[in-house]
Amino acid sequence: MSTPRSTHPERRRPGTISIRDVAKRAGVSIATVSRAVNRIPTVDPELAKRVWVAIDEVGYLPNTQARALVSGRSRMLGLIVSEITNPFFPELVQEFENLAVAQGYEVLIGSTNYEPERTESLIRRMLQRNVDGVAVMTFGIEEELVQKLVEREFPLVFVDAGPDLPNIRVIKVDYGEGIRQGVQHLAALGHRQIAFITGPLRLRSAVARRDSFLKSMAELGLTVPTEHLVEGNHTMEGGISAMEQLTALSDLPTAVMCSNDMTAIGVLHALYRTTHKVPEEISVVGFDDIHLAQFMLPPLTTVQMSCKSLATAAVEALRVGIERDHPKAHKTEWHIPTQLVVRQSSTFPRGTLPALVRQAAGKAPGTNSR
Amino acid sequence: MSTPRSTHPERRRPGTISIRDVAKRAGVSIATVSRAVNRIPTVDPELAKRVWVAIDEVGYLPNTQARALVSGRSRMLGLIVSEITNPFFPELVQEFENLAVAQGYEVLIGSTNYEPERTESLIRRMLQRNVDGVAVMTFGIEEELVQKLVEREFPLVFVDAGPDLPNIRVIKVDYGEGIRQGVQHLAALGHRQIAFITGPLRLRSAVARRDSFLKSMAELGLTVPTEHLVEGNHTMEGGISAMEQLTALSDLPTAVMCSNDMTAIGVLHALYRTTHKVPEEISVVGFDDIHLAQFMLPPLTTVQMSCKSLATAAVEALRVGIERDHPKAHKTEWHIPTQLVVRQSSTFPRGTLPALVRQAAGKAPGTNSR
DNA sequence: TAGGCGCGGGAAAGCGCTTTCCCGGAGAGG
DNA sequence: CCTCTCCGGGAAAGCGCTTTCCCGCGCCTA
Repeated sequence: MSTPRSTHPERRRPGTISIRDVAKRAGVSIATVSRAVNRIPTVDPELAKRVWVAIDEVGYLPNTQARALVSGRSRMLGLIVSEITNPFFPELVQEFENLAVAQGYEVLIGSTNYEPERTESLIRRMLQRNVDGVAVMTFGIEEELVQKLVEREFPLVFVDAGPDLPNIRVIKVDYGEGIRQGVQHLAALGHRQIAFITGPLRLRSAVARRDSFLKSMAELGLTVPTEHLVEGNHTMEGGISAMEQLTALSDLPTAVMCSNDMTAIGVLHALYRTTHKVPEEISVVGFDDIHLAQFMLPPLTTVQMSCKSLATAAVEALRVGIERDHPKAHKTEWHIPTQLVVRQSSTFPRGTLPALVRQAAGKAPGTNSR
Repeated sequence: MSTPRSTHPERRRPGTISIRDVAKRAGVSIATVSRAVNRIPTVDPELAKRVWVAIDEVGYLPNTQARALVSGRSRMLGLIVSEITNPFFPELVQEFENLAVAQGYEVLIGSTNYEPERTESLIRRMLQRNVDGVAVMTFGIEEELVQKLVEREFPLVFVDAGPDLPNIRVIKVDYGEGIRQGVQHLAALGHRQIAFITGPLRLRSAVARRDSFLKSMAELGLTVPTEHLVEGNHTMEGGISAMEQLTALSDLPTAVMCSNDMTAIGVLHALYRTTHKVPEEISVVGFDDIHLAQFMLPPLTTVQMSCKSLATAAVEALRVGIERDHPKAHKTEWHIPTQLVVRQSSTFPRGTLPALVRQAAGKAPGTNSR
C-alpha cells in the first residue's frame, strides 16, 4: 500500500484518473489493467471484464504521453503543407486526418508559408513532439535538416521528389497527363496562343507543371513566346498580377493555363476588372480542382488531382515507413493520376466561332455566356 | 557509471539523443543539463555554456513527451472548428497557430463536421493527448462531455456561448452591429425586400445572426415574410439550394443577406445559373469577410469578423485558464467587433435607379457592371 | 582557526505507463 | 501423493525528463 506521496503535489491537474485508480477499483495490479487495456490475450476474460467495468466507472483515459514515452512511439504524424489558407490544403488535411485517425494516429499540422526558417522550426517542433513520421506535402522542399533526417532513416514521405536517396518514399503526381489533356482540349478548340502562369519556380512541382505544359505544347508544334510564360506564386494575388502582365501585352493570348486553381481565380478576377469576358474573349484553365472551382463564375475548367488519393498514399507510405513488417514494405513510390475536368471557363478562341459551328456544336463547353 | 541496460532495447528509435548523452558530453549531471535547458538562473553561467555547447554538438532535442509527463503540462492546445474546408477556418487556424507557437504551444486541430459523435471522439482524443486547454470555435456546441469537462475546471474557451456556468471563458462576437450595418446599407440603397439565408439553426451563432437580422429589419419598420427566411448550412451547396428556393418565389427579394460568405458564394453561383445579374438585379451580402470574398465576381459586400482578433482572444483566454496567476486572470469575456465592408455585390434595387441618381452617385458601389 | 551560512550542483524520486521477470498455484504425470 | 510443467498475474524496472532534497565547498564572522 502506501502510495508514496508525489514529489510534485500541486502539479497534477486534479480530476485526472490514472491507471492506479482503475487498478484499485478493480482490485488488480496496474500491470493487469495495462494488459486489459491493450487487449493482451493472456489475461483472464473474467478479470478483463472487471477491469473494463472499473475503467468505465472511474472514467479512465490512458495518458498518451506516458504510453508514448515507454513505447517509443507517439502515434502522431506530422503533416507539412505550404499554406493552410490555400483551399487545396484543407481538403488534403481533412482526408489525411480522417485516415490517420482511423488508424489510431493523431496529426500535427503545420504550414511553411514558403518560409525556410518556418519549415525548419516546424520540423524541429515535430521531432520534439516525437512524431512517428512526417509527410512533407509542400511540393518541393530542400532543407538541410530534412537531409539529416533522411539519413537517420526517420520516416518521411515526399510529394514529387525528395532528396535523391535510396529508401525514400515518395508520391509522384502525374502532372504530364492532366496538363496534356488541358492543352489538347484548348488546342482542339482552336487555341494557338496559350499562356501559362507558373507557381513559384523554387518549387519542384511548379517546375514540373511548367515543363509538362511546354512539352505538351511542343508535341502539337505550338510555340510559347517567353512573355507568355509568367511566374505566379500560387495565390489569387499572384494570379492577378500575372494576368495584368499578360493583358498589358500587345498579343493577348486566347487562353491561359494556371499552375493551380487559386491562380486561376485571381486570373478570373483580373479579367473581370479589365472587363474581358471569360470564356468568350479568353479561356482559363486551372489546376487542382479544388471544391471551389466548380462554383466560380464561370465554373472553372481545371485539371483534377485527387487529394483523396494523395492523402491515402501519404498515410500508407508513412505507415510503411513506421511499422516494420508492414505488408507493403519495400514499396517506395506511389502514383497519383491527374485528369482534365471541362467546365465553362474554356471555349473557342475569340472571333473564331462562326454561326454554323455554333449550331453544329450545340451546347459546346462554356458557350452559355453570362 | 554502468547505465543499466534498457529493458526494451530495440524499441527506441536509434539516433535519438537523450539528456544523458548531453550530460556525459558536458561532464555534468542530467539535473544540470535540465536546469541549463530551462534557463534556471542558479546554474553557473560557465557551466551552462558548456552544456549548451554539448547540446549543439550532439544535436539534442528535449523530448516533449517526457517533459509533459513530469510537468503535468503538455503545452499543447486543442482547437476545434466546424469544418476545416470552410475557408474561414483555415484563416483562423493559421492565426491561432502562429500565436500559440509564439507562446511555445503546439496545436492539435480537429473539425467536427457538425457530427456530434465526431466532436465527442475529438475531445476524448485531445484529453488523452493531455492538451492543456481546448478552444471550441464551432460557434455553438452542446455536448454532455463538454459539460463534464467544464465542471472539472478543464480550461475551455467557447465562442458566442458555452454552457451556462460560472467561471467559463467565452468570446462574444458582436453580430448585431455588423448585421445592422449591412441591413442599413441595403435599406439606404432603397431595398425593402431583403431575404436572409441562415446557417444551420442548431448552431447558436446561426440563430444569433438571424435574430440580429430580424431585429435590424424591425428597427427600420421592415417586415420579413417567412419565405424570405431560409435555412442554409454554411456551405456553397446550401447557398445554392437556398437561393433556388428564393428564386422560385413569386416575389423575389431585391437583396439577400447570408449567414456566411460560403453561402453567399453559393448564392452568386445560383444566380449565375439563373442568369440573374448581381448586383443589378439582386444584391448579395455575405458574412465573415474571408479572404476569398474580395475576389468573387463581383467582389462581395460582406460583414467582416476579424479572425485575427478571434484567434488572439482565444489564445489569450486559454492562457488565462491554463496559467494560474496570469495577469488577466478573472477576465471571462472577450468581445469581437464586426463591421460591414462594402464592395460590389450590392447596389440599388433593380429598376429604381434614375439617370439623375446615377449621375449624382458617381461611381456608386457595385455599379460598374460586368 | 573554528563554526555558521549560503549556494551550486549531484543523487534520486517519480510523472503514468509497458513489459520483463518471476512466483505461486493448478493440473498432469509418475 | 509428490514432483514437474505451464500459465496467469503481480512486482518492479525504466522510458526521458523535472524538481526536491541534501551534501560539500567556499566565504564570512567571531
